[in-house]
Amino acid sequence: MNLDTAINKMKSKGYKHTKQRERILEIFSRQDQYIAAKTILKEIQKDFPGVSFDTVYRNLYLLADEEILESTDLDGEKHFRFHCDTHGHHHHFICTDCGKTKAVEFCPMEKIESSLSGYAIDNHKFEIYGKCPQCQT
Amino acid sequence: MNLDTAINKMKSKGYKHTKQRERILEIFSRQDQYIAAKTILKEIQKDFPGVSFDTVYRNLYLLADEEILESTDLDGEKHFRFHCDTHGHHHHFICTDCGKTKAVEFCPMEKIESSLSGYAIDNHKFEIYGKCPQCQT
DNA sequence: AGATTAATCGTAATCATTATCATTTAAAGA
DNA sequence: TCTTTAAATGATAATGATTACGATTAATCT
Ligand SMILES: [Mn+2]
Ligand SMILES: [Mn+2]
Ligand SMILES: [Zn+2]
Ligand SMILES: [Zn+2]
Repeated sequence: MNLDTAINKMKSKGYKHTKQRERILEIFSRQDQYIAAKTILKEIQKDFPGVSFDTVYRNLYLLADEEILESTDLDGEKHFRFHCDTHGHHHHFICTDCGKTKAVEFCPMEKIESSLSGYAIDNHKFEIYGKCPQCQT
Repeated sequence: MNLDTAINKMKSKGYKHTKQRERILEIFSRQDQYIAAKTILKEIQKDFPGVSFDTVYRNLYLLADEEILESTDLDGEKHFRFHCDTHGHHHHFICTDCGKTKAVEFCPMEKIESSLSGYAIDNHKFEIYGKCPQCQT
């Protein structure tokens, strides 16, 4: 997923193209990390000083619904990142200092499904937290 | 971990025994599920109508620090449960309806450590969400 | 250009959590 | 048992993130 693909996807879904929305997408493109909603808000405010909370939050959730972004909860705050679709289903190491992520190409679900017969599995979360090589003292 | 063990552990650490604290522990004992902080607050208020938010939250975090409770973020709210130490390190299926959990005796970390050389791993989260057998239509 | 309707703005409200400080009380010692 | 004292609590305010909503603006269509 890149910026143009995301913009086209939104257009094809019938959403209007706005400069605020484009700026949000632009921030996420080429960033391989989760970003807190309020961080995005601050960033957008540099270009659009009067931007509404509502605009930012509504768009983040909309973009997540449309699978252009993916989200996770970190420290009680919603974080978002560009949706990973270059490789298959995978998980992430997340650096607790800089926020950068590294893909982990292993999903534990197949190993445990047999132990959950009778349970209807909707989704799962597997995240590894720590310091990336650049953030270690 | 049971109620008496938890109470004794707190006493041995030098913490005072208060009825509020005992009530909190009592709620968690014998519950095999994560409970939201505010749910605990409401429950405590039945016995202690004037209980302070602070008392509840402070105790939950203290008990988690002392590893009498364990915690996780669900829907942007902190949830707590009695610490599982009857079996080894494990993970949980969590029912999104009733909150009950089922232990999953598999930890994916050993499978992926080799792919994260150079990364300092601090902790990890593996949770499976869905409906338990009792909560399916 | 004008109409239509989504999107945004401005602002207030909500919800969970955290902070502060005066008061109370559990626990240890005389 | 009485006194001491430090921990714990209560009352309340503050914070921080998120959500809500009516009025206004602006993107797209004809
Ligand atoms: Mn990825
Ligand atoms: Mn368990
Ligand atoms: Zn997976
Ligand atoms: Zn594990």
